Amino acid sequence: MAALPIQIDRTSPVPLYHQLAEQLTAAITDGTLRPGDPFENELAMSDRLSLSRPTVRRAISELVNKGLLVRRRGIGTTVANQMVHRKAELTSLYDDLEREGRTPRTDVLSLNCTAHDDRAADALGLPPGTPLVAIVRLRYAGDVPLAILRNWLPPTMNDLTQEQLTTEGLYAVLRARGIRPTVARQRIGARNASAEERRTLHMSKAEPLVTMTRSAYDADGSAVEFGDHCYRADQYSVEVIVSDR
Amino acid sequence: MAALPIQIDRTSPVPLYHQLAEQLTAAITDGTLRPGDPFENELAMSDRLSLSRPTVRRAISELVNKGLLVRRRGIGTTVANQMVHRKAELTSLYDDLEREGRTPRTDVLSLNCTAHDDRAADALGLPPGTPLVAIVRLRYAGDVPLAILRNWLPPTMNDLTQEQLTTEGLYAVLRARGIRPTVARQRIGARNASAEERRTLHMSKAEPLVTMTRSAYDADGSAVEFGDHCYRADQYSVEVIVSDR
DNA sequence: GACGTGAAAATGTGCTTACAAACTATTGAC
DNA sequence: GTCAATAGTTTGTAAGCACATTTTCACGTC
Repeated sequence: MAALPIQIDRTSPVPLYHQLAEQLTAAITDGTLRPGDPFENELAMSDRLSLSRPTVRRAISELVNKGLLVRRRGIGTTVANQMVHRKAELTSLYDDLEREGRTPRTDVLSLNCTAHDDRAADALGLPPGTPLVAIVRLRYAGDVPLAILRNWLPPTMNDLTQEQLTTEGLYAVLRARGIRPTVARQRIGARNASAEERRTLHMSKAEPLVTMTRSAYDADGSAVEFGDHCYRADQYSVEVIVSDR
Repeated sequence: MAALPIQIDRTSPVPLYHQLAEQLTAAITDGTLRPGDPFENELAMSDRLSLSRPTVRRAISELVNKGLLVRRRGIGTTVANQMVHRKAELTSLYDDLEREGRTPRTDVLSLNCTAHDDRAADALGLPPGTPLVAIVRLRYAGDVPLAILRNWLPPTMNDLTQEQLTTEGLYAVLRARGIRPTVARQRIGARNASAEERRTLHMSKAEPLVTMTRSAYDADGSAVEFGDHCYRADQYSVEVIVSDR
């Protein structure tokens, strides 16, 4: 039972339960708390930190929902045994690569602010024929071309520049405009590459592509992005963590 | 604002918030409540149903976490606009196909209760060399061979029979034994089929495979299953819904 | 010594209250 | 008529309390 050095700032606009949840998460991901370790019980923690039990409980619940902790009535709360310590997240490949330490790079192959694509318009919930912002990018991991990323955005985003996309990644650009995708439906499959795709990605003849189409939505359910990506299968796979909790 | 006919049974062992959450979920998935519809506010609902506001709030939170509802401070709660009404779930392909109305069928190609596979043992958290239960199945959708499913289970499951697997699907068999996988980590990719796989799946030469490896865990984090599946890419893709909430 | 009972510990559920923050709509002043 | 202040509605956060349920462990009895 570790007495973790938790610091709560009551003047902060960040909710107390979230401050606590973040520090607990850090303690686990940092390795301060290891799988199987017992956890300070709710009453003791609420007493020590001068927080109410519901607040502590809510913080712990966040970690339980993420699969970091396991609660057992009558026993106590312990750090989950497995290293399932990551939930399905809404991130771009850019973020994924940065986390892995490979330096990602992006070439913007084309940027068209009056594109027409009925499948994309449909996915965005717009009438067919609506002029969309179409982006085609080539993503490298180090020096290896990794993926062709085709994305469509609603016409309200028609003032995007190539610089922004090159330096920041699409999701960072969207976030900077206050657009925060919260839900996305992705469909993952495979197919053979076209001749042009093989050329672009420097692929050998036999190698297949992993395909991913994604529709991303805002908190209120309005569509913010439609993407059709294809990855070199020898360089990329998608990790998904599904949970019943 | 609909006054939904909610019925709460206070004598039931099922928590009140969960009873409420289930009935609200049903109202949305049934179509009684439609996307964009406003929701009775928390105070009114707690008053009407003689429940406390935290209880009602907790029920609503369940739906918000599933992406069915959207809460906005000062405005109210509304049914989410999009039909993102399904979260990433822990289901087998068997369930998926049944939902789609295609009749799935399974041939058990082999069942070996003393198999050795170090990758699978590692994924199950067992020492290398441990004898495992190895299952290879061929899954049809209608008359089309769809997938080769290779699965490994801990040695405690060494009394499985072919009948069970043929009629029920692996996850149903596990559930019947009180084993309930709650978290799974899946990795989805693509590769070319081997000559034997092409024969088994009646594939043409050029067509790639979608591959999925899965490690499934119990509530306490102990591994219960490791799977290595491959699907005909022209017949199958994986839908994943990721959420930030 | 073995077994059962009960106390203790821990999480699970539920209620009440209070105040804060965000948004709407009305009202009032200019 | 337009704009700004204000009141009201609704969700967000937080505390405190009570009791239920499950598990473990120690004690006492047979």
